[in-house]
Amino acid sequence: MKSSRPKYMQIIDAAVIVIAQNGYHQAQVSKIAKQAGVADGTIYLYFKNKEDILISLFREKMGYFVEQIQEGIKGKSSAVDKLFVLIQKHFQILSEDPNLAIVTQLELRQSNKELRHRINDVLKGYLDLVDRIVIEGKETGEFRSTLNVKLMKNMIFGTMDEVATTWVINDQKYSLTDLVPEVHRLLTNGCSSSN
Amino acid sequence: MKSSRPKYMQIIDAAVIVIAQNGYHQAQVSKIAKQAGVADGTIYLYFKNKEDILISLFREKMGYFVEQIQEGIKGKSSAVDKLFVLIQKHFQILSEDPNLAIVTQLELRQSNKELRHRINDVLKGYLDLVDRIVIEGKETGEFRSTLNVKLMKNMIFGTMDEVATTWVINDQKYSLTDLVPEVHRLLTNGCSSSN
Amino acid sequence: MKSSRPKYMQIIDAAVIVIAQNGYHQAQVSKIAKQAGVADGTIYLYFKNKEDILISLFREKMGYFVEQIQEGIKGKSSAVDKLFVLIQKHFQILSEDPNLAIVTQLELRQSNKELRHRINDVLKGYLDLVDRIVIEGKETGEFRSTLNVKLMKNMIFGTMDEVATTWVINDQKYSLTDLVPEVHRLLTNGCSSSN
Amino acid sequence: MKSSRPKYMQIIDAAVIVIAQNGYHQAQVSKIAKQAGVADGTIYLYFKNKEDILISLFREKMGYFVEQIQEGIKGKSSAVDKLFVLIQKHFQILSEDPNLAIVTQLELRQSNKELRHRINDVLKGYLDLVDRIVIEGKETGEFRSTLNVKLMKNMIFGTMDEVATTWVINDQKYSLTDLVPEVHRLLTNGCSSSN
DNA sequence: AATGAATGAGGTTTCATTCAT
DNA sequence: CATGAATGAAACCTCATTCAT
Repeated sequence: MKSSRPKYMQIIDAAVIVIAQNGYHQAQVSKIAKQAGVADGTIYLYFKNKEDILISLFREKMGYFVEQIQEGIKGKSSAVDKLFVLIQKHFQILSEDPNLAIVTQLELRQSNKELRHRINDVLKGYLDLVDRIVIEGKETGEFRSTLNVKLMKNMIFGTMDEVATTWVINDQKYSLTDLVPEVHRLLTNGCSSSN
Repeated sequence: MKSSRPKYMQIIDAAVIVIAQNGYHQAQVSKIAKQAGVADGTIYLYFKNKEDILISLFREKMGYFVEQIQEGIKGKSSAVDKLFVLIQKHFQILSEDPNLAIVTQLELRQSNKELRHRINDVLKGYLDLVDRIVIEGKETGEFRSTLNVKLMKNMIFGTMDEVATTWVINDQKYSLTDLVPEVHRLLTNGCSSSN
Repeated sequence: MKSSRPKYMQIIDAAVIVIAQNGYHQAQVSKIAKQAGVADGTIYLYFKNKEDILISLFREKMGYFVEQIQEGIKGKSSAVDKLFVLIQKHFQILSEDPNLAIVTQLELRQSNKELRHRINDVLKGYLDLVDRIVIEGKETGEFRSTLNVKLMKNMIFGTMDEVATTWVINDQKYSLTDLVPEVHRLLTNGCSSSN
Repeated sequence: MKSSRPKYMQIIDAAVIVIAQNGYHQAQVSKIAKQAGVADGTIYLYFKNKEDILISLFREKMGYFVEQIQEGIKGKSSAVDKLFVLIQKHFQILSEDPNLAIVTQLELRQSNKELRHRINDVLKGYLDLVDRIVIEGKETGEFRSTLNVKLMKNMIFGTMDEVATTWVINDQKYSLTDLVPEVHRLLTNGCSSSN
């Protein structure tokens, strides 16, 4: 679908709001259409089916994630600094759109296996960014040479995701971005006191 | 708890198999009943409704998690060793029951908010275990004194969960337990080469 | 079924209570069994099926109606007086057992056509009593000779039934028997002022 | 009220036919939809749920009752004449639609207490009509001044209802409207020969 | 391009009845 | 006689998608 058409983003934004407010299973196509100010049938002029709305939503928003992070790490020379920016941007974007945070951290997880596989494909682009930072860190010697890149990627993403989800579950009532330094420290040095 | 009656566990075990093989949304009560070798109505002699099957399933299995880990860390004197056992047992239990791994890592995540809240209550018991290990580590000086316990808990659980989910998505085709030492090292020392 | 067995009436009485308290559609066999202090299966030693309980209930109680009224009109020589006794006994019996009143006036009406036909058969015995009084009235000249017996029977039964039902719907909060004289007067003389 | 849309009445008319032919408990939504020539789901565009169909059915038809009777008594100056018209119209409407007669006299009585309460609310409008006639009769001196209005209302409605139900049970095989004069005479003068 | 009325498949749960003990 | 665990059929309603206008 061509994102040039104004109603395309209009519908995606409506989907974010409807899902955040009603939950994944109560986000019927008719509700999204109403929120977007279009007829039910119009949805199908821009999206193949309901699943396509969700995947497109995820792709558009995740694209913004990758874009922002790539922009941010451009000026950083060390992998350690780049990791910091990654965490910072990740938490910042979620903080800036409370509805999006609810949708990505909670609601979209309830989608079926099929849809989640498609979402994972979109996530690939993001995880590749993480991958590259980790590999760079090994090459520059900042990270230890025996590091398992895949596991490190799991730890980085798993930790950020769990921290963000906990924050959303607690109604986003504290500052997520304030946690960036400590999360960064934990990822680089772990919990041990000998670091 | 009616776990003393044999059909109770029989139905829960059937649910694990059916959900793992058909997916959460295709796990109809009639399929579970057939797999358990009982009539549809018999399900309702042991469970209030379908949701009750899933919560009970989670509670029974998660109870086994907590039990096994508590047993395992009993003999360990340091928090670092206890953390090792935690990861080991967690991965070991998932490895021992491929179907259960699929159900807990993928399928049960698609349940609605209501059910997920109930599941989170059950998870509390597990997360409290993690909490205690982290706090103990701070007290013994193994972990640094400035450690944010909640974030550390997020990192431990988020990492294990992400590693396990990745393993399930990849069809469990490598050894999850082989990853225990590296995951443990990452959690304690992070990725930095200076540790 | 032999009413000599004590559990027979025990189950019928339980049915009256359960239906009155829970309504016809919430009066499951298991509830009746529990109220009667017997096992579900025991019900089927005394009754062919659930419908049989209800028909038996109606027959037993309606038999008491007929019995009481026959007893009462025995000493009366005029049809007018017999009609008075009929109304009086009818209202009196309903007043004496509030639960039975609820069951016969409201709950048993919800039974299906089949059951209601069977109940009507039982009612025949009662309506024959009414019939005989009306015919007698015509013969003695108390009632006008052009009277349509069937319609008069309809009026007598329809009026008493409607008055009783209204009283039950209003939670039996006024005296039904106090209305006997006026109902009797209405049935004999109508509403007209010229009588 | 969506009665302006043609499918609304189409579905109600289908419900009357299906209930009359199959009985209340065998009148599934799918049968009504088929009879109305629409899809099952279409029903729910016009009615909230199945109960709503039945209440609407009753309201629409009962509205016609009240309308017809009000129209008929408009030209009558005496309460006695108005009562005659009431009976006449009541019996006439039932005679004109044999299916509706079955539904209102037999089938709808089996509905649960909740639904019957809702139906009684609709009946109020009809009974108020009766009320007004009786009161007027007392005021004009046609009816005796000591008349209990509520009981008289019970007698009028109870009698008409019982006569109509008896006629339906006997498969409507005689003329109901032929009975109007005698029913009217019974209600005004009772059975006594001295009137 | 846009509409929105119509479609129709699909599943949880209840409860009268049975029968092995 | 008595038990009560087990059975299994049956139906209301939702909602993604279509297509005539």
